[in-house]
Amino acid sequence: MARSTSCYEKEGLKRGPWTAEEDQKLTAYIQQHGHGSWSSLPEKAGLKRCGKSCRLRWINYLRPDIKRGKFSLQEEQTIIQLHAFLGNRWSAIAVHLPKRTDNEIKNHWNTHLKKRLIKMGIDPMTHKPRIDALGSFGHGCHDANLNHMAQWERARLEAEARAVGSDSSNKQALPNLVRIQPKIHPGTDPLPLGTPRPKCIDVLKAWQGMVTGMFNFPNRDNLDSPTSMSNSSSAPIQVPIGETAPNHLYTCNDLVYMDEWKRINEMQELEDWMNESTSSTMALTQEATTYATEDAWFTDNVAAAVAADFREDSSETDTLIGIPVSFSSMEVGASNGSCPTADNGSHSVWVLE
DNA sequence: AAGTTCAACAACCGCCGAGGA
DNA sequence: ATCCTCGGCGGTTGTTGAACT
Repeated sequence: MARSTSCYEKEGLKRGPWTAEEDQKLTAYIQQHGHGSWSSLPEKAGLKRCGKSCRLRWINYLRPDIKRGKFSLQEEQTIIQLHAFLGNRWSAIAVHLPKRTDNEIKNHWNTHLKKRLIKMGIDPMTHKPRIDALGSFGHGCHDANLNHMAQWERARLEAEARAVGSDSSNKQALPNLVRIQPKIHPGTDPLPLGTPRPKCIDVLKAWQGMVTGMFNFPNRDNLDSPTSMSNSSSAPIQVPIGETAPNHLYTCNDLVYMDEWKRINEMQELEDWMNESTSSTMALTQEATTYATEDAWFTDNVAAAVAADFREDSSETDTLIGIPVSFSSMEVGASNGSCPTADNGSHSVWVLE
């Protein structure tokens, strides 16, 4: 069967850059009538464009509620952190960056952020230091934890995105919100409904802290804190966490039960997370030089190292990586001293108040 | 001043899932 | 159950302007 003609290929339709007159026509029509059916809009609006082209132009450029111009430090940080969890799910990432479009974020990632990470020796897809650049790093057990936590957190973020995407009022404001295709496999859920669940934000922070611990910057040697992140396989891993951390026990079994997150759609939790995340980032910005905690110290020193790295050949002032933000203390350790796996569930991640 | 290279970003393309006929 | 249309997504390409030689 012959391939159906792309809407862009239909005869008589214009392609390429939009003119000011076309923009004006499209804007005027949508403001007066709403976009309705995109496929029929061009004819009604007097445009010789295909509906897809109109939709894209409106969503990515003409819509009044979008912010254009340079990405802020915080926005870039958010993109990098969310990309570590969500991968190239630009629409899902865009949900967490108000007034930015998925296309803009994608472009910014491809032209700026990806290159910065590569330059730092960090694989932009895995967000781990590249072996070829920095040598091997970490320990297998840490990697295992990292992966599980990442999976868990990813599932949560997807659930959040679904929740936001299903909210009709938001969808109206941001028509390109999200199309999440859950990678969650159906199966039995060993946790009965109503089982208390650790607050997800703390897992995110733990995950962020672990990622931080994995960065091994070339000038790190002379920056070691008196209580630095451990590089010994037997010692607990210091992982930062927020002051509001509940006294919960996390086990690998928890991390495996990702299906549970199919139930997590509460908007309140999303709001809490966003608020907490934002305030943590702000706290870092404001307090990094005080060294009130070892995490503040670490964050500041890493940030300085990274900034110095970028300054070598860039005058930009907004360079950064997705270094986690300020927290108080938390410990992660192997309860039996062995390298834990998701299967034996022998490993615990515990939070100390 | 002209030609070339590079970076940034707008736009296109193809695929997929949802929903209706 | 199948086909078709539509909207939406992520990957890729094309265009433009700045920087460099």
